[in-house]
Amino acid sequence: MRCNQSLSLARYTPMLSFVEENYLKAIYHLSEAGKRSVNTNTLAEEMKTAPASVSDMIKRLSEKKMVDYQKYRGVNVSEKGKTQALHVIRQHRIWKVFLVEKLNFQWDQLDEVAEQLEHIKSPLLFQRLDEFLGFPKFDPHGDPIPDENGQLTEKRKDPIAQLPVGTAGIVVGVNGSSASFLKYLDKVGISIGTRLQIMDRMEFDGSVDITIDGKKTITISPTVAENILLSEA
Amino acid sequence: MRCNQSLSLARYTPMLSFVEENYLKAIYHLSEAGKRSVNTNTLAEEMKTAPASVSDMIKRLSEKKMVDYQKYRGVNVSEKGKTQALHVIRQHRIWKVFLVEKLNFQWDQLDEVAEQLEHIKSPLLFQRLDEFLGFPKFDPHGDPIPDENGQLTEKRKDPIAQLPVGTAGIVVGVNGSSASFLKYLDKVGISIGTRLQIMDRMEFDGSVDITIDGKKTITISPTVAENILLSEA
DNA sequence: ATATTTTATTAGATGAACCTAAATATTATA
DNA sequence: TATAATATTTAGGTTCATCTAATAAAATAT
Repeated sequence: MRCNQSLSLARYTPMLSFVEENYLKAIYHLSEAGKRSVNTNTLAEEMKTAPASVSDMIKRLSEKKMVDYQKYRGVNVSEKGKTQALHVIRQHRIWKVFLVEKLNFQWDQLDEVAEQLEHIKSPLLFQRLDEFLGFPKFDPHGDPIPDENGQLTEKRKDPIAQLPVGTAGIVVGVNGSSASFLKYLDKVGISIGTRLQIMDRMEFDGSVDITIDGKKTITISPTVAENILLSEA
Repeated sequence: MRCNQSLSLARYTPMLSFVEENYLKAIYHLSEAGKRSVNTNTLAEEMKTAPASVSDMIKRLSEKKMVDYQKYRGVNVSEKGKTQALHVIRQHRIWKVFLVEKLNFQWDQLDEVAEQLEHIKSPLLFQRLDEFLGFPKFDPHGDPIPDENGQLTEKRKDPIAQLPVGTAGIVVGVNGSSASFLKYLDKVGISIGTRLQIMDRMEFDGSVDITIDGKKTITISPTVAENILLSEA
């Protein structure tokens, strides 16, 4: 059994290795969902590998029509590659929901495990898991989960700091994930899904009064306001 | 990133690749938990690979002190290797419980997925998953789940056909897993964990009367009696 | 416009896990 | 006990994903 095949079952159309999947995912992310092309060194840094290795891999992905690539011109995902990338991203985010909602993982423990789980090959598993979790639309970081066809129902998500007074919305994520910040959120009763309304903004320092779930109102610092992401309810 | 490392995190003592883990597991199983040594061709068949490849791999596992090996004399797991094998087996069986109990997998859909999931490296994940599942002691096939230290709390499990009249016990597994057999069990209300008592055995053909959960009594054929495994309550 | 720096690519090697074919041990059979 | 049959190992080669060192292209500065 070749390494390539060790966890996969040659069922998916193109049958990529873990590593190829990870490259595609990285290219997709670094290009901001395919908007611009990614240069070799950036990708090398992201993949924690040498630029030469990246050149190698890009050449192979290009032969498999997974990326659009011209020498010295950077690389981007092709349509095929984008589908693959979104497939992996979907699985990554579904697992994250599972880890947080069912196994009580902290946000900072998620990626290490989800990055392994995302490569499991089993359509059935993901159907069932999705169902088990109630077909979630967002992961615990507030990122949208692509559907089986790779369609993203992207919703705007903005930091509280950038929304006008009066706005109400659902917490769909945070920027960064320092332990102390998460602990703070926990203490004041804010988590993914919490409904907030922006009541007032202090002109002089940008701190904000918010009402949590229509119950209590607290004041948050401008930094906190910058790091909590709301989406329309 | 080397293939070896693609899904692993160099945290476990020896840090084996997927493939090495699979070899150890196969050796452990084929040797019947280390009782006798395994010959190359048997292992090659189990691993669906060429005998030469097996020789290669055994040599490497032997260098890592994971197996006891003498040329031409077959191979067996060492103490270290046994621990590793049991670790993987534990994870395999925990996942199976999850797949059946939480995601409603059929018994015949289990192994394909569990064989991928068993190689995930994350002690935290398995602690939490174990807890989430209520610290199960047996997997859906009735096989015991080793604890974190690789200790097996092996309980006898015997086919109904081989137990005396009067015996009561818990269904801990079945032999084989044909769809129609499983459907039959489902229909009569037998599943893992069901409590059965053997009420009578017909001398002339070996069919057996059993009481299910102390409620209803049915007659099962000798074949069925041969394939349902009971463990003392 | 040319020189220099940065970025990217090719060349050549390596290790893991496999392969086929050939050689050698062991075991079974005549 | 010699020979045949079987099992196992070695030899030599492949692919994937990586590496370092050397070269080529592009971007920037002089």
